[in-house]
Order: sequence, then structure tokens, then C-alpha cells
Amino acid sequence: MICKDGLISQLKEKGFKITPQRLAIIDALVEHREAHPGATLIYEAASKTSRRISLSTVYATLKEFSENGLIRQLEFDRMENRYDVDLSDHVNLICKRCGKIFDYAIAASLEPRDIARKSGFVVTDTRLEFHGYCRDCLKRSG
Amino acid sequence: MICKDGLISQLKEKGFKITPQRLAIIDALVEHREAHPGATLIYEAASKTSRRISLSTVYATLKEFSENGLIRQLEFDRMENRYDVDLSDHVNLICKRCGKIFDYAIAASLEPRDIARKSGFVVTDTRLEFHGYCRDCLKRSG
DNA sequence: TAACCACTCTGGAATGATTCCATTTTATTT
DNA sequence: AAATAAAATGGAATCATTCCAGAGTGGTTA
Repeated sequence: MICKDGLISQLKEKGFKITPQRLAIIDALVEHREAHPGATLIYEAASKTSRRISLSTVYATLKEFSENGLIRQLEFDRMENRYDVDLSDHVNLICKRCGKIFDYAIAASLEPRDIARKSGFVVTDTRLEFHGYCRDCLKRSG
Repeated sequence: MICKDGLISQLKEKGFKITPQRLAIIDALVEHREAHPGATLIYEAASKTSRRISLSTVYATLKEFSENGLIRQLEFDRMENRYDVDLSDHVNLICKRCGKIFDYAIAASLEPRDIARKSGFVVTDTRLEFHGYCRDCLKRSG
């Protein structure tokens, strides 16, 4: 299901043009999916495939793809955004030393003890944010 | 417990010097605690109290205070860091429209339905990150 | 209480990720 | 092949933050 053709046909369905740059970005996203690549890595990888591609295009395209649900944007504090072609529900385990990002199924227990036993990852710090709309803003919008 | 004197005595205990800049920053942190202030707000508030204070100092001091456990740094994606003098366990509810940050006790149910009933805040999106050390990095450190 | 020095502060430059924008290019339609 | 709306380009701008080298200052000590 995580295949280039699927992404390409989604682009067509939504009326986007199929350009060499977009194809190169899709290639890079799929090839480096394990690394949860950021714009820089995508740019480097796509530069090898596509004769001409600019970093601006990579940024615009990744933003566009995530806004249209083709990929998921992982946002971190003071760190490059990363992108994931795997749209299934999972938590990100982020290593403080090497910076690698691991996927962890959300269905399993989220107790630090269980995470350590199953994945070998020792959780030292959790960050929990709930985004939405506050009472006042809901009232204001009617 | 959230009082200036407590913060000041913590500074002394840890061997930090008591400077007018640090006092002004503590004042600003306590006075604006409800707003979960960022560096800019702290800088503006502290500028009124302290004749001379630079933004660099504000940044350095807030970083130092959080690293030493005097305050908590709230980090957001592509948004100014915010600071909290309340060190008790709580979740942050972030309004997508007005940007305000609300505290929500972590002891209570984290079900969106319960949060809405208790606080009037409608959760549309959750971000869950677990930070720590991966298996390989743990192995490497012995 | 003066002198000392490690800790602080300063402000301007640097950084890094990202966005903006005016211009040029191109994929697709007719 | 011409038309045109969408896409790509690259350089400048933005924004939060850090870096740095030089100037300043609490607090200890003689």
C-alpha cells in the first residue's frame, strides 16, 4: 500500500499535475521511508533523480502533500519537520542521543515499562499536547 | 509556592548570582504566569522593571532556569518557546484559533469527551511524543 | 573596602528551517 | 501547436534562537 503508484494516482485524482519534481520527491519519500526524512534529505535524494529541483519546491511540495493527506508531517521543536508515508496510527519514539525516530503501534500499552520491554527504547520524557478550540473561541464562531 | 522568594532562594542555593536582570525576569515570569509567557513577553515586561536588559540575556536566563528545574520550558513547533512556573504535572491544551495555552490536570480523564465536558475545550488533534534513548544508543553508552 | 575574578550581560552577527514573491517554465487541454 | 493555469525557481525575507568576543559586575577575600 505504501507504493509510488498509489501516491501518483492520488495526485491525479486530486487534479495535481504530474511533474518530474513531484515524481522525484515521491521516489525519495518511499525510498527513505524508514528514516522519516526531512526536507533536506528529500532534496538531496531528489536532486540525484531529477536534473533540476529546488529546495523551495521540495518545501512547497511536502507541505502540499501533507495538507492533502498523501503523507503525514511530523513536527518537532527546533528540528526539521519530518515526513512519513505510513499513515497508520502510531506514536513516535525519539532518541535523544542519535535523533532517530521509531514508530510504535498505538494499540499496544503506552506504559514506559512496556515500551522498554517490547522495543528496547527507554522513555525519559513525554510530551503531550492537545490541540483544538477553547470555549471562548467556540462561542465566538457561533 | 509559586513565589518570587522561592525562585530567588533556589538561585542562591545553586550558586547563581543575584542580578537585577534575573530578578526582573523572575518578576515577569510570576506576574504573567497565566499567559505562559514566551521570551518576547518576558523581555518586554522585564524591560520595564530593569533599566538595562537584553533579549540575549532573557534567552540565556530562561534556558538556564529551565535546565536547572526552576521553571518548565514548553516547546512548540514553529512557535516561540513558552515558560511555566507551575511545575506540577499537567497537559497543555492549545487553542488553534487564539493560541492561548490552558493547563489541564493530568490526573483527570484524558478522553476528549471528558476534557470537553470539564473545560469546554474541544480537542481536534493530539500530538504524542516519547523522548528517551534507543536500544543502540543505550548499548553504546555501556 | 578595595581588589579580584569567575560569572554575567551585551548587541550584533550567525544559524537554520521555512516562507514569500516576482519571474520563468511547463504540463495539460483544446 | 497555442493557450493558460499551475508549478518551479532562486534569492530575499522571516523568526526564534544561539553564538561570540568584549565589557561589566556580584560576592568573596585579604
